[in-house]
Amino acid sequence: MTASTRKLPTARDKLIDAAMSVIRAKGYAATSVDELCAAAGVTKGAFFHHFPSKDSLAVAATGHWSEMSEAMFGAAAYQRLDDPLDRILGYLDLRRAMLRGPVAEFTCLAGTMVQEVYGTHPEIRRACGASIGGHAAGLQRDIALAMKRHRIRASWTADSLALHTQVVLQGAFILAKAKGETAVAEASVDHLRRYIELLFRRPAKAAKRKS
Amino acid sequence: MTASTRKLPTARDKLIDAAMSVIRAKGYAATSVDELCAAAGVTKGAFFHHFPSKDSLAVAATGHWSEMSEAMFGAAAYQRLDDPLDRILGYLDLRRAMLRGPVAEFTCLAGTMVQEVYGTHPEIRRACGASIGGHAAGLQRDIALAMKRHRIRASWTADSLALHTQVVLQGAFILAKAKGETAVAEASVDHLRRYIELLFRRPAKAAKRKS
DNA sequence: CACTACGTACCAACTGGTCGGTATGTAGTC
DNA sequence: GACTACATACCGACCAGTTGGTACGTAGTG
Repeated sequence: MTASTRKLPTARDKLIDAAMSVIRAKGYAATSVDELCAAAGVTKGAFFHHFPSKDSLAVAATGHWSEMSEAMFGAAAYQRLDDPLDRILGYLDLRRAMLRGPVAEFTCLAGTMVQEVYGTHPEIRRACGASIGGHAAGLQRDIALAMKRHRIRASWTADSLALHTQVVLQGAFILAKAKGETAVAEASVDHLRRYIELLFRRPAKAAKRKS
Repeated sequence: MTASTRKLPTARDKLIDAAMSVIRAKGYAATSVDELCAAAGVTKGAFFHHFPSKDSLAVAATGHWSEMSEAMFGAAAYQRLDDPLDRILGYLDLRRAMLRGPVAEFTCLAGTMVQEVYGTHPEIRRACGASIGGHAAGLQRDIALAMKRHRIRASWTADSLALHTQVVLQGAFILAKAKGETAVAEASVDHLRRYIELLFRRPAKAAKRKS
Protein backbone atom coordinates (compact mmCIF):
# COMPACT_ATOMS: atom_id res chain seq x y z
CA MET A 1 0.00 0.00 0.00
CA THR A 2 2.99 2.33 0.44
CA ALA A 3 4.38 4.24 -2.45
CA SER A 4 7.13 1.69 -2.91
CA THR A 5 4.48 -1.05 -3.16
CA ARG A 6 3.12 0.60 -6.32
CA LYS A 7 4.75 -1.85 -8.67
CA LEU A 8 3.76 -3.41 -11.93
CA PRO A 9 0.01 -3.85 -12.21
CA THR A 10 -1.11 -7.21 -10.91
CA ALA A 11 -3.38 -9.55 -12.81
CA ARG A 12 -6.26 -8.20 -10.75
CA ASP A 13 -5.62 -4.63 -11.82
CA LYS A 14 -5.22 -5.61 -15.43
CA LEU A 15 -8.49 -7.55 -15.34
CA ILE A 16 -10.35 -4.62 -13.85
CA ASP A 17 -8.94 -2.30 -16.49
CA ALA A 18 -9.84 -4.73 -19.23
CA ALA A 19 -13.34 -5.11 -17.84
CA MET A 20 -13.89 -1.36 -17.82
CA SER A 21 -13.02 -0.96 -21.47
CA VAL A 22 -14.27 -4.20 -22.99
CA ILE A 23 -17.62 -4.18 -21.20
CA ARG A 24 -18.24 -0.59 -22.22
CA ALA A 25 -17.54 -1.54 -25.82
CA LYS A 26 -19.50 -4.80 -26.04
CA GLY A 27 -21.81 -4.97 -23.07
CA TYR A 28 -21.58 -7.30 -20.11
CA ALA A 29 -23.24 -10.47 -21.34
CA ALA A 30 -21.46 -10.41 -24.69
CA THR A 31 -18.08 -10.15 -23.00
CA SER A 32 -16.65 -13.56 -22.20
CA VAL A 33 -14.21 -14.46 -19.49
CA ASP A 34 -11.73 -15.66 -22.10
CA GLU A 35 -11.96 -12.33 -23.84
CA LEU A 36 -11.39 -10.46 -20.61
CA CYS A 37 -8.34 -12.60 -19.92
CA ALA A 38 -6.96 -12.03 -23.41
CA ALA A 39 -7.50 -8.28 -23.15
CA ALA A 40 -5.75 -8.23 -19.78
CA GLY A 41 -2.94 -10.49 -20.96
CA VAL A 42 -3.71 -12.95 -18.22
CA THR A 43 -4.76 -16.59 -18.02
CA LYS A 44 -8.03 -18.04 -16.87
CA GLY A 45 -6.40 -19.43 -13.77
CA ALA A 46 -5.40 -15.92 -12.76
CA PHE A 47 -8.92 -14.72 -13.34
CA PHE A 48 -10.52 -17.21 -10.99
CA HIS A 49 -7.73 -16.79 -8.51
CA HIS A 50 -8.70 -13.17 -8.00
CA PHE A 51 -12.42 -13.32 -8.66
CA PRO A 52 -14.81 -16.10 -7.72
CA SER A 53 -16.98 -15.36 -10.75
CA LYS A 54 -17.44 -13.13 -13.76
CA ASP A 55 -20.10 -11.23 -11.84
CA SER A 56 -17.72 -10.38 -9.05
CA LEU A 57 -15.26 -8.85 -11.49
CA ALA A 58 -18.08 -6.67 -12.72
CA VAL A 59 -18.79 -5.54 -9.18
CA ALA A 60 -15.12 -4.85 -8.51
CA ALA A 61 -14.77 -2.96 -11.77
CA THR A 62 -17.76 -0.82 -10.88
CA GLY A 63 -16.18 0.00 -7.53
CA HIS A 64 -12.94 0.97 -9.22
CA TRP A 65 -14.90 3.02 -11.72
CA SER A 66 -16.51 4.99 -8.89
CA GLU A 67 -13.16 5.64 -7.26
CA MET A 68 -11.61 6.75 -10.52
CA SER A 69 -14.35 9.19 -11.35
CA GLU A 70 -14.52 10.50 -7.81
CA ALA A 71 -10.80 11.19 -8.01
CA MET A 72 -10.96 12.81 -11.42
CA PHE A 73 -13.94 15.10 -10.76
CA GLY A 74 -12.63 15.87 -7.29
CA ALA A 75 -9.39 17.14 -8.77
CA ALA A 76 -11.01 19.14 -11.56
CA ALA A 77 -10.32 22.85 -11.78
CA TYR A 78 -13.94 23.92 -11.35
CA GLN A 79 -13.95 22.56 -7.81
CA ARG A 80 -11.95 25.59 -6.73
CA LEU A 81 -14.62 28.05 -7.84
CA ASP A 82 -16.25 29.93 -5.01
CA ASP A 83 -19.88 29.94 -6.08
CA PRO A 84 -21.41 26.44 -5.92
CA LEU A 85 -23.50 27.31 -8.96
CA ASP A 86 -20.30 27.94 -10.88
CA ARG A 87 -19.06 24.55 -9.80
CA ILE A 88 -22.22 22.91 -11.10
CA LEU A 89 -21.92 24.67 -14.44
CA GLY A 90 -18.23 23.88 -14.48
CA TYR A 91 -19.05 20.24 -13.97
CA LEU A 92 -21.42 20.31 -16.94
CA ASP A 93 -18.84 22.06 -19.10
CA LEU A 94 -16.30 19.39 -18.25
CA ARG A 95 -18.74 16.60 -18.98
CA ARG A 96 -19.54 18.21 -22.29
CA ALA A 97 -15.88 18.51 -23.15
CA MET A 98 -15.39 14.85 -22.35
CA LEU A 99 -17.77 13.80 -25.13
CA ARG A 100 -14.93 13.23 -27.55
CA GLY A 101 -13.45 10.32 -29.42
CA PRO A 102 -14.83 6.79 -29.64
CA VAL A 103 -18.14 6.32 -27.86
CA ALA A 104 -16.85 3.47 -25.72
CA GLU A 105 -14.26 5.77 -24.20
CA PHE A 106 -16.54 8.40 -22.71
CA THR A 107 -19.59 6.35 -21.76
CA CYS A 108 -20.34 5.15 -18.27
CA LEU A 109 -19.59 1.60 -17.17
CA ALA A 110 -22.37 1.57 -14.58
CA GLY A 111 -25.00 2.91 -16.93
CA THR A 112 -24.04 0.47 -19.64
CA MET A 113 -24.10 -2.56 -17.37
CA VAL A 114 -27.18 -1.79 -15.34
CA GLN A 115 -29.21 -1.57 -18.52
CA GLU A 116 -28.74 -5.25 -19.24
CA VAL A 117 -28.35 -6.78 -15.79
CA TYR A 118 -30.85 -4.90 -13.64
CA GLY A 119 -33.25 -7.80 -13.61
CA THR A 120 -30.85 -10.71 -13.62
CA HIS A 121 -27.77 -9.80 -11.55
CA PRO A 122 -28.86 -8.05 -8.35
CA GLU A 123 -25.33 -7.54 -7.02
CA ILE A 124 -24.13 -5.82 -10.15
CA ARG A 125 -27.27 -3.73 -10.20
CA ARG A 126 -26.59 -2.61 -6.64
CA ALA A 127 -23.01 -1.70 -7.50
CA CYS A 128 -24.12 0.33 -10.51
CA GLY A 129 -26.82 2.05 -8.52
CA ALA A 130 -24.32 2.95 -5.83
CA SER A 131 -21.86 4.27 -8.40
CA ILE A 132 -24.37 6.56 -10.07
CA GLY A 133 -25.98 7.52 -6.77
CA GLY A 134 -22.66 8.32 -5.16
CA HIS A 135 -21.66 10.51 -8.03
CA ALA A 136 -24.98 12.33 -7.87
CA ALA A 137 -24.54 12.87 -4.14
CA GLY A 138 -21.50 15.02 -4.81
CA LEU A 139 -23.53 17.21 -7.12
CA GLN A 140 -26.43 17.31 -4.72
CA ARG A 141 -24.26 19.03 -2.13
CA ASP A 142 -23.30 21.83 -4.49
CA ILE A 143 -26.86 22.20 -5.74
CA ALA A 144 -28.14 22.53 -2.19
CA LEU A 145 -25.47 25.14 -1.46
CA ALA A 146 -26.29 27.00 -4.65
CA MET A 147 -29.98 27.05 -3.76
CA LYS A 148 -29.16 28.64 -0.45
CA ARG A 149 -26.69 31.12 -1.84
CA HIS A 150 -29.00 32.22 -4.63
CA ARG A 151 -32.12 32.17 -2.46
CA ILE A 152 -33.94 29.63 -4.57
CA ARG A 153 -37.22 28.39 -3.22
CA ALA A 154 -38.52 25.72 -5.47
CA SER A 155 -40.87 22.80 -5.78
CA TRP A 156 -37.96 20.63 -6.90
CA THR A 157 -35.24 19.32 -4.61
CA ALA A 158 -31.48 19.45 -4.91
CA ASP A 159 -31.48 15.70 -4.92
CA SER A 160 -33.85 15.36 -7.84
CA LEU A 161 -31.91 17.89 -9.88
CA ALA A 162 -28.65 16.10 -9.18
CA LEU A 163 -30.18 12.85 -10.37
CA HIS A 164 -31.62 14.66 -13.37
CA THR A 165 -28.11 15.60 -14.48
CA GLN A 166 -27.20 11.94 -14.42
CA VAL A 167 -30.36 11.06 -16.29
CA VAL A 168 -29.41 13.49 -19.04
CA LEU A 169 -25.85 12.21 -19.25
CA GLN A 170 -26.90 8.56 -19.36
CA GLY A 171 -29.53 9.34 -21.95
CA ALA A 172 -27.04 11.34 -23.97
CA PHE A 173 -24.77 8.30 -24.09
CA ILE A 174 -27.59 6.17 -25.46
CA LEU A 175 -28.49 8.64 -28.17
CA ALA A 176 -24.83 9.00 -29.08
CA LYS A 177 -24.62 5.24 -29.44
CA ALA A 178 -27.80 5.11 -31.50
CA LYS A 179 -26.74 7.89 -33.84
CA GLY A 180 -23.07 6.96 -33.87
CA GLU A 181 -22.22 10.57 -33.30
CA THR A 182 -21.64 12.87 -30.32
CA ALA A 183 -23.42 16.04 -31.45
CA VAL A 184 -26.74 14.90 -29.93
CA ALA A 185 -25.07 14.37 -26.59
CA GLU A 186 -23.43 17.77 -26.63
CA ALA A 187 -26.70 19.45 -27.53
CA SER A 188 -28.43 17.69 -24.67
CA VAL A 189 -25.84 18.82 -22.16
CA ASP A 190 -26.38 22.32 -23.53
CA HIS A 191 -30.10 21.99 -22.85
CA LEU A 192 -29.39 20.81 -19.34
CA ARG A 193 -27.04 23.72 -18.73
CA ARG A 194 -29.65 26.16 -20.04
CA TYR A 195 -32.27 24.61 -17.76
CA ILE A 196 -30.10 25.05 -14.71
CA GLU A 197 -29.29 28.63 -15.68
CA LEU A 198 -33.01 29.29 -15.97
CA LEU A 199 -33.73 27.66 -12.62
CA PHE A 200 -31.11 29.81 -10.95
CA ARG A 201 -32.10 32.88 -12.96
CA ARG A 202 -28.59 33.29 -14.19
CA PRO A 203 -28.57 34.98 -17.57
CA ALA A 204 -26.88 32.75 -20.09
CA LYS A 205 -23.58 34.26 -21.10
CA ALA A 206 -24.52 35.85 -24.42
CA ALA A 207 -24.24 33.19 -27.07
CA LYS A 208 -22.72 35.55 -29.63
CA ARG A 209 -21.34 38.42 -27.66
CA LYS A 210 -23.04 41.39 -29.37
CA SER A 211 -21.91 44.46 -27.47
CA MET B 1 -54.56 -9.46 -45.72
CA THR B 2 -58.34 -9.04 -45.56
CA ALA B 3 -60.10 -8.88 -42.24
CA SER B 4 -61.03 -12.53 -42.47
CA THR B 5 -57.36 -13.40 -42.95
CA ARG B 6 -56.55 -11.96 -39.50
CA LYS B 7 -56.31 -15.32 -37.78
CA LEU B 8 -54.31 -16.74 -34.94
CA PRO B 9 -50.89 -15.15 -34.52
CA THR B 10 -48.25 -16.94 -36.56
CA ALA B 11 -44.95 -18.16 -35.15
CA ARG B 12 -43.37 -15.01 -36.54
CA ASP B 13 -45.71 -12.74 -34.58
CA LYS B 14 -45.25 -14.72 -31.42
CA LEU B 15 -41.47 -14.56 -31.75
CA ILE B 16 -41.51 -10.81 -32.24
CA ASP B 17 -43.72 -10.37 -29.19
CA ALA B 18 -41.47 -12.62 -27.15
CA ALA B 19 -38.40 -10.73 -28.31
CA MET B 20 -39.88 -7.40 -27.26
CA SER B 21 -40.55 -8.52 -23.74
CA VAL B 22 -37.68 -10.91 -23.06
CA ILE B 23 -34.97 -8.66 -24.50
CA ARG B 24 -36.21 -5.70 -22.49
CA ALA B 25 -36.04 -7.83 -19.36
CA LYS B 26 -32.67 -9.53 -19.89
CA GLY B 27 -30.84 -7.64 -22.59
CA TYR B 28 -30.07 -8.86 -26.08
CA ALA B 29 -26.90 -10.90 -25.64
CA ALA B 30 -28.20 -12.66 -22.55
CA THR B 31 -31.33 -13.77 -24.37
CA SER B 32 -30.82 -17.07 -26.17
CA VAL B 33 -32.65 -18.32 -29.22
CA ASP B 34 -33.93 -21.30 -27.24
CA GLU B 35 -35.34 -18.96 -24.64
CA LEU B 36 -37.05 -16.84 -27.27
CA CYS B 37 -38.59 -19.97 -28.76
CA ALA B 38 -39.78 -21.17 -25.37
CA ALA B 39 -41.31 -17.79 -24.55
CA ALA B 40 -43.06 -17.74 -27.91
CA GLY B 41 -44.17 -21.35 -27.61
CA VAL B 42 -42.45 -22.19 -30.87
CA THR B 43 -39.72 -24.56 -31.99
CA LYS B 44 -36.28 -23.71 -33.18
CA GLY B 45 -37.18 -24.88 -36.65
CA ALA B 46 -39.92 -22.27 -36.79
CA PHE B 47 -37.51 -19.61 -35.61
CA PHE B 48 -35.03 -20.14 -38.40
CA HIS B 49 -37.80 -20.59 -40.93
CA HIS B 50 -38.93 -17.01 -40.32
CA PHE B 51 -35.63 -15.36 -39.43
CA PRO B 52 -32.20 -16.12 -40.88
CA SER B 53 -30.53 -15.21 -37.60
CA LYS B 54 -31.08 -14.00 -34.08
CA ASP B 55 -29.96 -10.54 -35.19
CA SER B 56 -32.63 -10.35 -37.83
CA LEU B 57 -35.33 -11.05 -35.27
CA ALA B 58 -33.96 -8.15 -33.28
CA VAL B 59 -34.22 -5.89 -36.31
CA ALA B 60 -37.76 -7.07 -37.06
CA ALA B 61 -38.78 -6.59 -33.43
CA THR B 62 -37.40 -3.05 -33.48
CA GLY B 63 -39.44 -2.30 -36.58
CA HIS B 64 -42.56 -3.64 -34.95
CA TRP B 65 -41.75 -1.65 -31.85
CA SER B 66 -41.62 1.56 -33.89
CA GLU B 67 -44.96 0.81 -35.55
CA MET B 68 -46.60 0.02 -32.24
CA SER B 69 -45.43 3.19 -30.55
CA GLU B 70 -46.26 5.32 -33.57
CA ALA B 71 -49.77 3.91 -33.47
CA MET B 72 -50.20 4.36 -29.75
CA PHE B 73 -48.90 7.94 -29.51
CA GLY B 74 -50.67 8.85 -32.73
CA ALA B 75 -53.98 7.80 -31.24
CA ALA B 76 -53.42 9.50 -27.88
CA ALA B 77 -55.90 12.11 -26.69
CA TYR B 78 -53.39 14.95 -26.53
CA GLN B 79 -52.95 14.83 -30.30
CA ARG B 80 -56.29 16.56 -30.67
CA LEU B 81 -55.21 19.62 -28.71
CA ASP B 82 -55.01 22.76 -30.78
CA ASP B 83 -51.85 24.37 -29.46
CA PRO B 84 -48.75 22.37 -30.45
CA LEU B 85 -47.18 23.32 -27.13
CA ASP B 86 -50.08 21.64 -25.36
CA ARG B 87 -49.47 18.55 -27.43
CA ILE B 88 -45.84 18.50 -26.38
CA LEU B 89 -46.74 18.85 -22.72
CA GLY B 90 -49.49 16.28 -23.20
CA TYR B 91 -46.92 13.91 -24.61
CA LEU B 92 -44.72 14.37 -21.56
CA ASP B 93 -47.65 13.85 -19.22
CA LEU B 94 -48.51 10.62 -20.97
CA ARG B 95 -44.92 9.41 -20.84
CA ARG B 96 -44.81 10.21 -17.16
CA ALA B 97 -48.04 8.34 -16.55
CA MET B 98 -46.62 5.34 -18.37
CA LEU B 99 -43.82 4.95 -15.80
CA ARG B 100 -45.76 2.35 -13.86
CA GLY B 101 -45.38 -1.30 -13.00
CA PRO B 102 -42.37 -3.50 -13.66
CA VAL B 103 -39.43 -1.69 -15.23
CA ALA B 104 -39.23 -4.09 -18.17
CA GLU B 105 -42.73 -3.14 -19.20
CA PHE B 106 -42.27 0.57 -19.72
CA THR B 107 -38.69 0.76 -20.92
CA CYS B 108 -37.69 1.14 -24.55
CA LEU B 109 -36.60 -1.83 -26.64
CA ALA B 110 -34.42 0.28 -28.91
CA GLY B 111 -32.68 2.08 -26.07
CA THR B 112 -32.02 -1.13 -24.22
CA MET B 113 -30.59 -2.93 -27.21
CA VAL B 114 -28.51 -0.17 -28.71
CA GLN B 115 -26.65 0.19 -25.45
CA GLU B 116 -25.11 -3.24 -25.81
CA VAL B 117 -24.92 -3.74 -29.55
CA TYR B 118 -23.93 -0.33 -30.91
CA GLY B 119 -20.39 -1.42 -31.55
CA THR B 120 -20.92 -5.02 -32.53
CA HIS B 121 -24.18 -5.32 -34.50
CA PRO B 122 -24.42 -2.46 -37.01
CA GLU B 123 -27.80 -3.51 -38.41
CA ILE B 124 -29.46 -3.60 -35.02
CA ARG B 125 -27.86 -0.28 -34.17
CA ARG B 126 -29.29 1.24 -37.33
CA ALA B 127 -32.76 -0.11 -36.55
CA CYS B 128 -32.61 1.30 -33.01
CA GLY B 129 -31.35 4.63 -34.25
CA ALA B 130 -34.16 4.80 -36.77
CA SER B 131 -36.74 3.90 -34.13
CA ILE B 132 -35.64 6.60 -31.72
CA GLY B 133 -35.02 9.13 -34.47
CA GLY B 134 -38.39 8.50 -36.07
CA HIS B 135 -40.16 8.99 -32.79
CA ALA B 136 -38.26 12.22 -32.18
CA ALA B 137 -39.21 13.45 -35.64
CA GLY B 138 -42.87 13.45 -34.64
CA LEU B 139 -42.06 15.63 -31.66
CA GLN B 140 -39.84 17.88 -33.71
CA ARG B 141 -42.78 18.87 -35.89
CA ASP B 142 -44.86 19.99 -32.93
CA ILE B 143 -41.92 21.79 -31.35
CA ALA B 144 -41.27 23.69 -34.56
CA LEU B 145 -44.95 24.63 -34.76
CA ALA B 146 -44.96 25.69 -31.13
CA MET B 147 -41.91 27.88 -31.67
CA LYS B 148 -43.69 29.66 -34.49
CA ARG B 149 -46.98 30.00 -32.66
CA HIS B 150 -45.36 31.33 -29.52
CA ARG B 151 -42.84 33.48 -31.35
CA ILE B 152 -39.82 31.79 -29.88
CA ARG B 153 -36.47 32.83 -31.24
CA ALA B 154 -33.80 30.71 -29.73
CA SER B 155 -30.27 29.50 -30.05
CA TRP B 156 -31.54 25.93 -29.80
CA THR B 157 -33.37 24.10 -32.56
CA ALA B 158 -36.64 22.19 -32.54
CA ASP B 159 -34.70 19.14 -33.55
CA SER B 160 -32.26 19.28 -30.67
CA LEU B 161 -35.07 19.77 -28.17
CA ALA B 162 -36.99 16.82 -29.59
CA LEU B 163 -33.91 14.66 -29.21
CA HIS B 164 -33.38 16.03 -25.73
CA THR B 165 -36.76 14.69 -24.68
CA GLN B 166 -35.66 11.25 -25.84
CA VAL B 167 -32.37 11.66 -24.02
CA VAL B 168 -34.22 12.40 -20.80
CA LEU B 169 -36.58 9.45 -21.23
CA GLN B 170 -33.79 7.01 -22.04
CA GLY B 171 -31.74 8.29 -19.15
CA ALA B 172 -34.74 8.06 -16.86
CA PHE B 173 -35.10 4.40 -17.76
CA ILE B 174 -31.49 3.74 -16.80
CA LEU B 175 -31.79 5.47 -13.46
CA ALA B 176 -35.04 3.62 -12.78
CA LYS B 177 -33.24 0.37 -13.47
CA ALA B 178 -30.30 1.35 -11.29
CA LYS B 179 -32.46 2.40 -8.36
CA GLY B 180 -35.11 -0.24 -8.89
CA GLU B 181 -37.75 2.39 -8.50
CA THR B 182 -39.64 4.77 -10.77
CA ALA B 183 -39.68 7.95 -8.68
CA VAL B 184 -36.39 9.15 -10.19
CA ALA B 185 -37.77 8.76 -13.67
CA GLU B 186 -40.93 10.68 -12.81
CA ALA B 187 -38.93 13.48 -11.23
CA SER B 188 -36.78 13.73 -14.33
CA VAL B 189 -39.77 14.01 -16.63
CA ASP B 190 -41.01 16.75 -14.31
CA HIS B 191 -37.70 18.57 -14.75
CA LEU B 192 -37.99 18.24 -18.50
CA ARG B 193 -41.53 19.55 -18.47
CA ARG B 194 -40.47 22.51 -16.35
CA TYR B 195 -37.61 23.22 -18.74
CA ILE B 196 -39.93 23.30 -21.73
CA GLU B 197 -42.39 25.52 -19.88
CA LEU B 198 -39.54 27.89 -19.12
CA LEU B 199 -38.34 27.88 -22.71
CA PHE B 200 -41.81 28.73 -23.94
CA ARG B 201 -42.38 31.19 -21.10
CA ARG B 202 -45.50 29.36 -20.07
CA PRO B 203 -46.11 29.80 -16.35
CA ALA B 204 -46.18 26.41 -14.70
CA LYS B 205 -49.63 25.67 -13.47
CA ALA B 206 -49.24 26.48 -9.78
CA ALA B 207 -47.91 23.40 -8.08
CA LYS B 208 -50.14 23.85 -5.04
CA ARG B 209 -52.94 26.02 -6.25
CA LYS B 210 -52.83 28.90 -3.74
CA SER B 211 -55.40 31.28 -5.18
C1' DC C 1 7.22 -25.21 4.82
C1' DA C 2 3.19 -22.53 3.93
C1' DC C 3 1.33 -19.01 1.14
C1' DT C 4 0.30 -16.16 -2.73
C1' DA C 5 0.10 -15.68 -7.49
C1' DC C 6 -0.36 -17.34 -11.15
C1' DG C 7 -0.37 -21.18 -15.61
C1' DT C 8 -2.36 -25.41 -18.10
C1' DA C 9 -5.61 -28.65 -19.07
C1' DC C 10 -9.97 -29.77 -18.93
C1' DC C 11 -15.29 -30.19 -18.54
C1' DA C 12 -20.38 -30.22 -18.75
C1' DA C 13 -23.73 -27.14 -20.30
C1' DC C 14 -25.16 -24.25 -23.50
C1' DT C 15 -24.70 -21.38 -27.87
C1' DG C 16 -26.45 -20.00 -32.63
C1' DG C 17 -27.33 -22.35 -36.50
C1' DT C 18 -28.16 -26.53 -39.92
C1' DC C 19 -30.64 -30.06 -42.05
C1' DG C 20 -33.76 -33.64 -43.53
C1' DG C 21 -38.27 -34.21 -42.98
C1' DT C 22 -43.71 -33.56 -42.79
C1' DA C 23 -48.34 -31.47 -43.13
C1' DT C 24 -51.08 -28.35 -45.49
C1' DG C 25 -52.00 -25.52 -48.82
C1' DT C 26 -52.58 -23.56 -53.87
C1' DA C 27 -52.12 -22.93 -58.93
C1' DG C 28 -52.10 -25.01 -63.26
C1' DT C 29 -53.44 -28.47 -66.57
C1' DC C 30 -56.01 -31.98 -68.77
C1' DG D 1 -62.56 -33.21 -60.51
C1' DA D 2 -58.18 -35.54 -60.45
C1' DC D 3 -53.41 -35.17 -60.81
C1' DT D 4 -48.93 -32.89 -60.75
C1' DA D 5 -45.75 -29.28 -59.21
C1' DC D 6 -44.34 -26.33 -56.08
C1' DA D 7 -44.59 -23.23 -51.89
C1' DT D 8 -45.29 -22.20 -47.04
C1' DA D 9 -45.06 -23.25 -42.27
C1' DC D 10 -43.28 -25.80 -39.09
C1' DC D 11 -40.73 -29.80 -36.48
C1' DG D 12 -36.86 -31.62 -33.67
C1' DA D 13 -32.50 -34.12 -33.86
C1' DC D 14 -28.07 -32.77 -34.49
C1' DC D 15 -23.46 -30.15 -34.73
C1' DA D 16 -19.23 -27.57 -33.91
C1' DG D 17 -17.79 -24.00 -31.20
C1' DT D 18 -18.06 -21.35 -26.94
C1' DT D 19 -19.45 -20.61 -22.22
C1' DG D 20 -18.36 -19.97 -17.12
C1' DG D 21 -16.06 -22.54 -14.06
C1' DT D 22 -12.84 -26.32 -11.94
C1' DA D 23 -8.70 -29.17 -10.78
C1' DC D 24 -4.28 -29.34 -10.28
C1' DG D 25 0.46 -28.06 -11.02
C1' DT D 26 4.34 -24.72 -10.33
C1' DA D 27 7.36 -20.67 -9.50
C1' DG D 28 8.63 -17.36 -6.30
C1' DT D 29 8.88 -15.51 -1.49
C1' DG D 30 9.19 -15.13 3.50
